[in-house]
Amino acid sequence: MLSQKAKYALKAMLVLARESGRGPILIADIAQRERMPRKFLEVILLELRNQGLLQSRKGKGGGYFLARQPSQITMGEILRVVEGPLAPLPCVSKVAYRRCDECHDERTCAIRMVMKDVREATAHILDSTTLADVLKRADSTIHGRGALIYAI
Amino acid sequence: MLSQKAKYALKAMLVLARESGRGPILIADIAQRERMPRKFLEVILLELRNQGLLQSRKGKGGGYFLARQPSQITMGEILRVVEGPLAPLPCVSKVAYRRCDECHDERTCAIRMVMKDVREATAHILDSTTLADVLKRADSTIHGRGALIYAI
DNA sequence: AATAAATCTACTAAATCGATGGATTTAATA
DNA sequence: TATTAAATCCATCGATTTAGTAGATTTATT
Repeated sequence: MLSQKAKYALKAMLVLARESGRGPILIADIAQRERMPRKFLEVILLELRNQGLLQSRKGKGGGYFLARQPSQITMGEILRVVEGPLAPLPCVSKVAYRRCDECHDERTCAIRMVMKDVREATAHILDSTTLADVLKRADSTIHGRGALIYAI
Repeated sequence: MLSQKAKYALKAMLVLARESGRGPILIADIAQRERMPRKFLEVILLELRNQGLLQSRKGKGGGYFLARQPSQITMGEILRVVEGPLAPLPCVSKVAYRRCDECHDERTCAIRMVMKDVREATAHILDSTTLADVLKRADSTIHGRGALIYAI
């Protein structure tokens, strides 16, 4: 299960994607719109910024904005920043490979083979789905005249 | 990432699958063969038993054995027992569905849609891979004359 | 100078993870 | 029936992670 932090991160990034191009957005605004604790959101946004997904400006008129176009930022990138590797085992991670502690022979580890398939499948989805894709998908399923919210 | 508990569980189930049909296996044997803490393994096996994946016999000559054929027990079942739902969000879980706390409209939640795809993909793999499949796969990749171990 | 924003530092409560120790129950066998 | 060997039950524990919070500081604008 995704952590609360991950959910907040995804929601916040979607807000910033929707407002993309319209200048910096305040932490406080995002927090209020998506009903997240402001202080916690600060921590998350800072992390996303330090990993190069966001940019920020301090002082009056400041705030946060995407470091790239919504079509150039993927779900996979975001989740890796806040949740670590997508892989279910370190030994099948491409980005953060690490040998499993007491693995005798990686080539014949049966569990590894299954988990490699799992990693491949999820990474394929998450790394090929951009913020822009998600926005489009959300908009195209609007029904009735309700407000537009990226609710989890 | 899988928890240590999940890794132990998978390893233990594979040992029991390989010995399937040859009577009860001792906790202590499994623990030694796969180098896991005996007491911790007790807890795990008990849980797998209570969820119907294992059976046990007490007293002399007792031990643990699979409740079904290795071809009738899937990775998905095992992981659900020790790790909970496979789904990354409660609202996309089939086995353990739960509404997301502050979800305004599940039908238009963009994040949900992506995570539903992820769940589908991983569940498809894990629920269609049985212990028998894993054993076969491991055996078919043996190279040289090394010992056979389900190392993680 | 005043104000408004992010940023840094430091802390905390609660839950989860990864175990361990010891008593008890159950069953086989000598 | 006594002994032995096994799972089972119960209780606890230290470390880490999760999900925050408080308050001071830095940076930029007006």
